[in-house]
Amino acid sequence: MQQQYPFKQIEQDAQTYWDDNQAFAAKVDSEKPKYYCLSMFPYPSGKLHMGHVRNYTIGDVLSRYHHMKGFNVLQPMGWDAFGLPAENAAIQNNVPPAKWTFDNIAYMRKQLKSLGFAIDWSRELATCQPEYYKWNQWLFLRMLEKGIAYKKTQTVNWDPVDQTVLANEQVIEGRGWRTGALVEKREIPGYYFNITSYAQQLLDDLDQLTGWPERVKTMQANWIGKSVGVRFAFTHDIKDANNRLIDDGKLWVFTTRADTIMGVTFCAVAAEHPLATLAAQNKPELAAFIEKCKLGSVTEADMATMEKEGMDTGLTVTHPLTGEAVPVWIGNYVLMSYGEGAVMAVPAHDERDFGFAKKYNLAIKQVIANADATFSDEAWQEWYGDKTKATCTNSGKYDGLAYEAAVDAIAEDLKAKSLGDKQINWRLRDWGVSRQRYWGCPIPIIHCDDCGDVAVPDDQLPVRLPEDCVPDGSGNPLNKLDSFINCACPSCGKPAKRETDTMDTFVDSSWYYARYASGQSSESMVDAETNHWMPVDQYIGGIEHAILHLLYSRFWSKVMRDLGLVNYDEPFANLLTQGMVLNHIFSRRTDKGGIEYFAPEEVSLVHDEHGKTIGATLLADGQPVDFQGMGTMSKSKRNGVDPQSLIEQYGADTARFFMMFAAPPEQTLEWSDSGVEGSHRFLKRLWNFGYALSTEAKTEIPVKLNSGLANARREIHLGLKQATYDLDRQQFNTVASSGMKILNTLEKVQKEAEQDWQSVAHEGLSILLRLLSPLTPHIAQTLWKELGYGDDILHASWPEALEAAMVQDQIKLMIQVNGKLRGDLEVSKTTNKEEIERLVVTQECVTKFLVDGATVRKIIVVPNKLINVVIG
RNA sequence: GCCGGGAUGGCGGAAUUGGUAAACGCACGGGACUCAAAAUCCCGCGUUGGUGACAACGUGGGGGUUCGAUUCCCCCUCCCGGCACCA
Repeated sequence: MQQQYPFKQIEQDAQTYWDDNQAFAAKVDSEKPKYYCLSMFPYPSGKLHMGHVRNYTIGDVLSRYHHMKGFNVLQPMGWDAFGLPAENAAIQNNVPPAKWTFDNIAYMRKQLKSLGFAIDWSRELATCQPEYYKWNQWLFLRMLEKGIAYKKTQTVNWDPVDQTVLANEQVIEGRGWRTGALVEKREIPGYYFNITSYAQQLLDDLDQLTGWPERVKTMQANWIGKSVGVRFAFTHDIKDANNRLIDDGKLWVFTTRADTIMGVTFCAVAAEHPLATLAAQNKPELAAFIEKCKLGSVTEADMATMEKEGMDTGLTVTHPLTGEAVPVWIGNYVLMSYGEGAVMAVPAHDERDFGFAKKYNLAIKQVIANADATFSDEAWQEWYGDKTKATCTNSGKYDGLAYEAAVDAIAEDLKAKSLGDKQINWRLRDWGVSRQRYWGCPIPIIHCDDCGDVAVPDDQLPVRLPEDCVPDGSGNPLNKLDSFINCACPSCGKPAKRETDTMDTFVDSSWYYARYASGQSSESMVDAETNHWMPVDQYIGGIEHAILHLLYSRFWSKVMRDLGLVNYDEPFANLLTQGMVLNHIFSRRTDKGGIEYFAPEEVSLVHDEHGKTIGATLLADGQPVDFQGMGTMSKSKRNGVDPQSLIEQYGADTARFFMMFAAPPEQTLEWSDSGVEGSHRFLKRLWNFGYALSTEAKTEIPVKLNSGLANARREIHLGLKQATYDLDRQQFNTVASSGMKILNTLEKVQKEAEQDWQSVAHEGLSILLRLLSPLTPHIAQTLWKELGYGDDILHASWPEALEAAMVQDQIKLMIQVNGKLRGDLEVSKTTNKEEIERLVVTQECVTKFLVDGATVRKIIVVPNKLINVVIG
């Protein structure tokens, strides 16, 4: 053994040992409980960043801990390998995306291995491999057969930068989720997955996910957006230029407050609604208003502040229950994309309708009474909102009915007239999966002039993506590749054209976890082994996937289940969303008014005498720089830290330990170079302690230890108990703390060098190494072996905190007087309550308060903790 | 506006069922070693007053329950995340 913590040697040796023994290959074992631990697979962008290191360290800690606890652990890894960055890199460097991607994978795999993760590399996959994406295509065809996948031409979100379609989920505040470009509307044919038909299940099954963070479930529920109400129609005889009735003479609307239907005083339609279009034909001012609405509805800044504006179409429709004529307005607040693109307006009982009616002087008719309040302009919000308190009034036959009864009765009457019924509306839209991109999974369809769109037969799958294309930035290069496009129609044999659209890459990542868990045969998508490992026991990844990836994966699992491929409802039993990695941001205003950023290592902090940071200066010129606080690591702000240089300077164990120690896993982690050094210091001390310990003097712990050693042993076992508790609740920062405390204790004992200390030290170190091995596996494995505790620490059982070591003969009880801490009292553990009460009132810290006639009113004894003497 | 999560020393953060607030680490100050520096080790470190023993205050603010509240209840402020003219 060498002194001075030779981490490079230690880590290389340990990794070689694991490789040689295939230490992490997972095989089905019915004797042990299974634990499928999965971290979200990375996009092979080039090299790992700190977010990856944190993500995979969390997964590795859980995997190794469960391994030692006797679980049969599966921890696989792979690559989310299709996607746009590869195409952009191809354009820049004139390299085919395939080569770029596979080169990146090779480098990043090496990086992952250098971090010592307990990964079963035999299950590695990349989504750009035909053996994998074949099954995207195969399942796509099954979905097509079932009607879950279908083709339609629809107005879509078009990202002008990436030149492709985006799903609704990928549009964030009117901009592309990746490019940030303003999304345009285009009419394009494409394939869709009928995710809305699973909306109810996706909503209901959130209740099964007790191991998911509440906020993720809330976000998904909001996104699915269930809304229960009534869809009904106003009738009319409005005809277009060809004398045809518009929409068969019906203006359909959706409402969640059918109980207020008798209070309708106007209707509002979206600018794109057919009635609006018709009304604008002879009225230029209406046409101009419609144009204004269409323009204004795109950007999110306007959306929030936009005035409710409208214009009368001059048209009227007939109320289905009262028969009254109801004027139709165009309202800029009505969305064509939700419900029917038209709403009934009840100004007395809806905030927006109220504002609109006030502005344009439209009628307001109260139809809801509330026992607690009366209607007035100022106070209406107070009582309008609570439908549970409302009863109908001024509503003819519905008077006196409460909300639910009124809705039922009204829906019934509308149904009788074939003018409406109860309906559920969803915010969730079907998932458009066609992308006009090259580097993705080809959609297995052939277009034939005679037969139309024909599915590629199963025996011709996969439709292979040519891997030698270099995109030039002008759309999808497959469109120019005759060898790909031209083919024979599988149905009639005539020349036909292959579909060139590829699938959304979220399809690839919707089922990779199931493929890892299967035998990965070329004959089937998944096999029986999948059902053994699934569902994933612990899934770990970033919060940014709270909606997109997690919702799509849940949907995909249900489709696979309904096709009889798997037997689980939900793919991820427990979800841990790890926090981001932040670092200091330093900057300066430049002369030209721009901002210049400085890397943290170029800056020196200035402290006052208390150690408080009061400023920062640039090392190069000694002049002050602005400290902008913490932000996510990014190239542009120059505050990134490269994992590779960290590993080279301090080693993987230090990197892993610091990551776990600096913050609990779900919280943001603030990078600190001195914190990294502190972690390194700790591992150095650990190494030195192990190095100094003789391997010969290992003896049994004597029954009777002197008090110093007994206390030390007690602290070690208490630390172990705490660390185990913290691992079980996934709070790893305090696991690291416990490890540090145990080493502190061991070092103290070593200094006193009392009799029997070797046996206590060996027991303590063997506990400490096992406790640390999930966090810092290399040093733990090496010391474990060198000190002769065993060959492989991964196969050592998790240590048990011994009660016998933790009990103490003398207990220190804290003394409170009226709830304030005043002193302490040492007693034997056998002392009973009465004796303690008798003793405590003789203590000086208590008696000094028994003056001026004050007496002891009450004594509260909390066993093993404290005594509170109430004096008054 | 609605939903979810927060606020604890100079900093990151601990405190398991209501029971010693600030564990562990970083930063800072002092000391030892050294020609010197680095490394390492030792001591101190919530605020205020006091030479000191000690006392008062102290977990965003205000109130409450309790022998006892960072923890439970009510009200308020601020911060982070998500959703949103959703009818």
